[in-house]
Order: sequence, then structure tokens, then C-alpha cells
Amino acid sequence: MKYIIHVDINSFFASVEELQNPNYKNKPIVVSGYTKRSVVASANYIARNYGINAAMPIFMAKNLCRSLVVVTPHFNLYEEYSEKFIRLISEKFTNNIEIGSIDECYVDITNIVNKKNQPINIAYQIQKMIKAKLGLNCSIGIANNKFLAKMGSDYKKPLGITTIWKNEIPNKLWPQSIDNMLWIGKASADLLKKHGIYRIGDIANEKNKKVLEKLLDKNWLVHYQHANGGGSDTLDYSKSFPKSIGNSETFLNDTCDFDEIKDKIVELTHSVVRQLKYHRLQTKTISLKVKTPDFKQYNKSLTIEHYIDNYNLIIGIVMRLFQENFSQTTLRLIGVTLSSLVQNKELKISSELFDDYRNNDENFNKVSEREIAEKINKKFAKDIITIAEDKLK
DNA sequence: TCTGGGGTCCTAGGACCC
DNA sequence: TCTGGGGTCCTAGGACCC
Repeated sequence: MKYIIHVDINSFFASVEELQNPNYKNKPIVVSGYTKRSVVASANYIARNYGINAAMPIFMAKNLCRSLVVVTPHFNLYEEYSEKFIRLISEKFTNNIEIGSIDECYVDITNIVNKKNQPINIAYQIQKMIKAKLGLNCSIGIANNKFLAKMGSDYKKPLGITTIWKNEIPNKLWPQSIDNMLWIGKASADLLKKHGIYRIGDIANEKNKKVLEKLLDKNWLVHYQHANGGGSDTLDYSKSFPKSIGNSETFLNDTCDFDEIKDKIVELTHSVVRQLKYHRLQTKTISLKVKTPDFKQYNKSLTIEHYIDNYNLIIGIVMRLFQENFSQTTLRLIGVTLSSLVQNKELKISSELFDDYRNNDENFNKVSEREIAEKINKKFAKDIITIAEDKLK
């Protein structure tokens, strides 16, 4: 039997901003972009008292609270705090840590639990340490597996510590709405409610197995087991490389202006290629995604035969995907995503070979518009790589 | 004649998380 | 005044191979 805790920093971005500017401390603040199309990324508890939540459009939040302070995000700062928070736990307690996201982690404390140091004491010490060293509040869930630990950290915020042991499941888990259940999102919750399943206890009920099987995908059994207190207690300690790298942006106003869209594609592609190289990865699947003014999303992707990390090839493929599919479409959002990533120790081609045009606008335009956008297709991209390989011989 | 079955890869879309 | 952006994982259908 393992002891797993889940640590979740409360209103992470907003709290970090409060540390930078103590004036914010007693005011309702949100971290958000400042354009008319931005949404709330994080709200402090004063703002939440006005009914403001993450993902709420900023204009709506301002309507709810006239004195709302809108702070633009500082992601590098959040990254620094995130690393500090993980490092603190690993230095002072254990490095059996699975990083969940920028503001949360699972910790397997099985090896450090003993008669004197019970799980609840350890959780209390961690909470106190993070407050003392970083000035941040966190909520902690304690259980025998990851699912229950995370449900526990959600149970009481801010500064909560909640155990969900096996015998506490009927009282702490089953009465909750299925809206609170991890991995049951809005789509599944709406569907289940239509069939009379409202509480986590209903998912746990053996009599509902048939309904669950019919309504949910083949993961229904995992949900059933979670609701009954089962779930994985194995942490993933590996810091693996990303499976995809994407960048997208909503236009300030919907647009079908080619120059504006092209500039955005260039910017987004530069950004994803920079990240690709930073991680020393290569891609062979390049995707373009757009959102139209009616909020419909469309994806177009192309998988080529070789792994590449070359800007000119990638932008050529992105431009081709755009021109073949959306050149006459009014767009709300556009995004570029690279996937099927491998570490570039398998690199066969010098990534610099085709980078002559990078940062050279005149050449870039010539290549992207006249040649690449028109001529790059799967075969062309392949040919370029073949030529590159020949040159290297 | 008129058509199997298994496997893999690609594309597109969607659910879910923060 | 209308609704972000970063991800992961899964599925279904079609192409293609044996």
C-alpha cells in the first residue's frame, strides 16, 4: 500500500503576481491578456468572490467587478517558481515526484512515512515549507493512489489538507457532483446527467455499469474503478520530451487578409521551430489549425517521410497547407503544431543546410510565396531532403 | 466469379487537463 | 464588447501492404 499526496498551488499565477506587487494583495486581481478577446488565466480569491473564474472572458470579469485589476502574465516567472516548488520538495522530502503541470505534482511519500511521521504530518510540513520559503499557499490531498490524492487536493481550497482513505470514500467522494470528477468533462457529464447519473456515487454503483458502458468510451471501467477508490499508484518520474509543440493565436479581429495571416504564420512557425531546436527534436508531422468566426476548428496536417527541424521546409509546408485549404476563409485563430517528434541524435541532415533564407525577408518572401507555397508538396519536400543527403555524402 | 482478414500508418476531430 | 493557449490521449475511417 502506497501513500501518495497531490500538491496543488492555489491561484498560482495570481499568487505569484501578488508576491511581486504587494499592492495587489487586498485587491481583486486576474492574470490575463488585455485585449478584448482575452480570457482569465488565473484569479485570486478576492476576484473569485465576485464570481470570476479561470477561462472567463475578460470583458465578463470586468462586468462582474468594476475595480478588477488585470495583470498581464509573466510566464518565465511562473516557470521559476514552479521549479523552486518542485526543488524544495525533492531536497527536503523525497524526489519521488511526478510533475503534473506548472502548479501541481504528485509525491510518493511511502518511504518517508513512519510512526513519528504520518502522512498528514508530512503534508502539513510541505504546506508550511512552501508558504515560508515561497510565500505560496497550496492544497494537498492524501490517499493511496493518484486519483484519490488529486480529488483530495481539490476538496478544500485554499490551504486545505484532505485525506481520502478507503473508508472515507462514501462520505468525501460519493456525494460530490460528477462535474467534480477528474477525467469526466463537460461532454461526458452532460450525457450522464441525461441518464440519471449525477453524483460520483452513481458512477460507483454496480447497478449503473451497463449504462456507463453504453454512454462512455471504452474507458468507462477506469471511471467506475476510480469512483470505487481504485486507480494507479505508480508515479512517472521521467522528464520526457514533449510529444508536440504548438503555437496559436487569436486575431484581434477576424481576418482574411493574406499579408496579415502570412505574417502571423511566419511568427508562429519561427516560434515552434525555435522550441523544436531548443529541445533538440525533429518533426515529421506539420499541422495547421484554424478557427473560423463561428468557432469551428479545422486541422490540416502533412506527414513527410523524414524527420526535419528546418525552418524553410516547415514554413513551406505550413504555407502550402494554408493556401490549399483556407486561402479564401475568414479566420478567427490560426495555429501551427509540430508532432511525431524524435530526439535529433537520429539526425541525418544538417539542420542548417537550408537556413540561408532565415531572417532574410526578401529571400524569404521569394521562397515562401513563389516557390514553396506553390511547389512544395510531399514529393518536393522529400526531394529536398534527398538532395541534402546526397550533399552530405 | 467478386471478393478475407490482419496490421500499420496517416488524417481529422474531439474529450479532457491546466 | 463575446468566449485563450498550452498540451495529452483516443477513435474512426481510409490507404496500403501482405
